Amino acid sequence: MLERITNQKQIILNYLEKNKSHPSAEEVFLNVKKILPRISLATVYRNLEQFAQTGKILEINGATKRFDGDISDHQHFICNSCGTVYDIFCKFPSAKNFKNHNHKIGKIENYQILFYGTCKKCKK
Amino acid sequence: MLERITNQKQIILNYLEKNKSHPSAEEVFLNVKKILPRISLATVYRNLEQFAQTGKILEINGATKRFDGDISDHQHFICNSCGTVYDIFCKFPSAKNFKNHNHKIGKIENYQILFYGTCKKCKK
DNA sequence: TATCTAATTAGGAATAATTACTAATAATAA
DNA sequence: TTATTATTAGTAATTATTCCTAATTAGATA
Repeated sequence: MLERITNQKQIILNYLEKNKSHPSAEEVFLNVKKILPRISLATVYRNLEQFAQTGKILEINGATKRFDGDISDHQHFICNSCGTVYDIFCKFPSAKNFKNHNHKIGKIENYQILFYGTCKKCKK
Repeated sequence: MLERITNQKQIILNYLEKNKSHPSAEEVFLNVKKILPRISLATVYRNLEQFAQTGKILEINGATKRFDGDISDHQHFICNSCGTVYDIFCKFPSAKNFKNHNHKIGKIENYQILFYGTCKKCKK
């Protein structure tokens, strides 16, 4: 399916490119509404998803919370296709420097690395 | 407030420690229910949050989706207190090795590092 | 061991976040 | 222009999470 350029898309994308506040979908909606008063929230959600999938924007956080009883030092791989979360036990040397680092923004108390891709099960 | 040990807490924690599937709250609820048929979903949510805050378990993903129109190479710092998302432009040398790495689980197409802490505004 | 008290619980209502549906609209190809 | 079909507005439905309240119970104390 060919992708069409609409006014709504252009204004949403333009808002995100100019705005550095990492807005939620609701916040994008409220702000874009100032320019396009009749835009629908569903349109915002649909386009944000499309933009994220085509690499035009980044998606931070999101999805359902998941929990892990294993608190040892490891990271996670999330399959874009089936959503399964896998453990990654590889060590990342520079990662240790992250913890307790005093960044100008604040002290880093914790961090997690989320890897995305398609798992081998889904590749088949 | 002193923290009390309840049957519900023990069984939830025990389930998470034995289970490597990174379950959602709903999944924890359904499985713990097999042992405690009368447990409430709210109890599961409440305890999962408490466990995560006291470092007994890890919380993966979650929270409202946020979007960033800046797709340049950078990471994010999320304030545990006010939820604000900040950009972190520091370079992490080993990070470059992540992308396109063929892990046994699948090919890493993308990754993001989420840093958590309290931002300086909230520290005051 | 009985009693007290505050943390915790079950159950359900309420809210927040996201997705699905449908008829109308509009972008682009012919 | 016209035809085709992606996209949209508006809203309903669904999913995820939090809030509320009376009843229960863990653990401290008598």
